[in-house]
Amino acid sequence: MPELPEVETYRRFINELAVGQTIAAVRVNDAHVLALPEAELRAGLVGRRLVATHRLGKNCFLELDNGRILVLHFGMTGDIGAYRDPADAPRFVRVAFALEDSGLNLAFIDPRKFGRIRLAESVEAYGKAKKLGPDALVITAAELQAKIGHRKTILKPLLLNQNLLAGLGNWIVDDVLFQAKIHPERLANTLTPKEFAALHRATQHVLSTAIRHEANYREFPLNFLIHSRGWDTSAAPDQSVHEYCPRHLKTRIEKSYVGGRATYVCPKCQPRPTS
DNA sequence: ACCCATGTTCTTTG
DNA sequence: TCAAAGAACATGGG
Repeated sequence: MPELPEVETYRRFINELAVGQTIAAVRVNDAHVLALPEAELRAGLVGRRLVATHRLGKNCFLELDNGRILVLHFGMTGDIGAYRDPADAPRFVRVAFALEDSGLNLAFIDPRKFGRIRLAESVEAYGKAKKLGPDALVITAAELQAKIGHRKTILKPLLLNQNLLAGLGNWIVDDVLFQAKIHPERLANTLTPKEFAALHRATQHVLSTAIRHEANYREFPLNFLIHSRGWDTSAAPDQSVHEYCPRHLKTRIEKSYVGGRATYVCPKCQPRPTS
């Protein structure tokens, strides 16, 4: 779940639930997700008040009243939750932050434990340390073209590289390329200015649509490629997987691996490069 | 039992 | 130095 729209949705949730509150305690169920010693995290958080939230790419930032930052990265399966009674805690809560005023616990949930929790001196310092590019919702078309337009490598892995622009993940890139009608294996330096404009427009469209639906992909428009990924296993069989292109109803969506990642393409909308 | 997976990072190979 | 490929991480779900 945790690509840019999911993280933005978590951020808004945390903003409502936790900003203004003081952290009374930190519960660590599994220290594996900590990128710093547990004692250090606790010392940095307990008694501090949360004053704001921020986001850069897939990273969520909780600003403390001393200016330091609690950084949450959700890996592949991270999620945010809240509970009052420990008996009602959801599965896979790895770390929970007890909030003094409301008595609620803010939960960092992560079955697969690829997520990480850390402290940083500032959002800027963290972004610099991780060499993160500009946020995918903030980058301009010109910046995007300047960053990748000269590269002679396959497009999709470039768009997934957080050092170039931050926030795009595997399914979003596929949907962006589908909406922009560009094949993921095109070399970046072969894109026309028109295609860069389309790429940028599609990025904004996919991200803002996903955020508007709070990243609930089942609510995404039917012309989104995400419905072809077969995630929706709980739906009725006739609507669980959209096998065909929403624009070419007789053309089957094709699955392959690009840069080692599962990749979905409409062969008609996104013609494979010849060379 | 086996295969797949929304991310990141490191190693190996070319 | 760069880019591509592969592996590793750790685990649940189909």
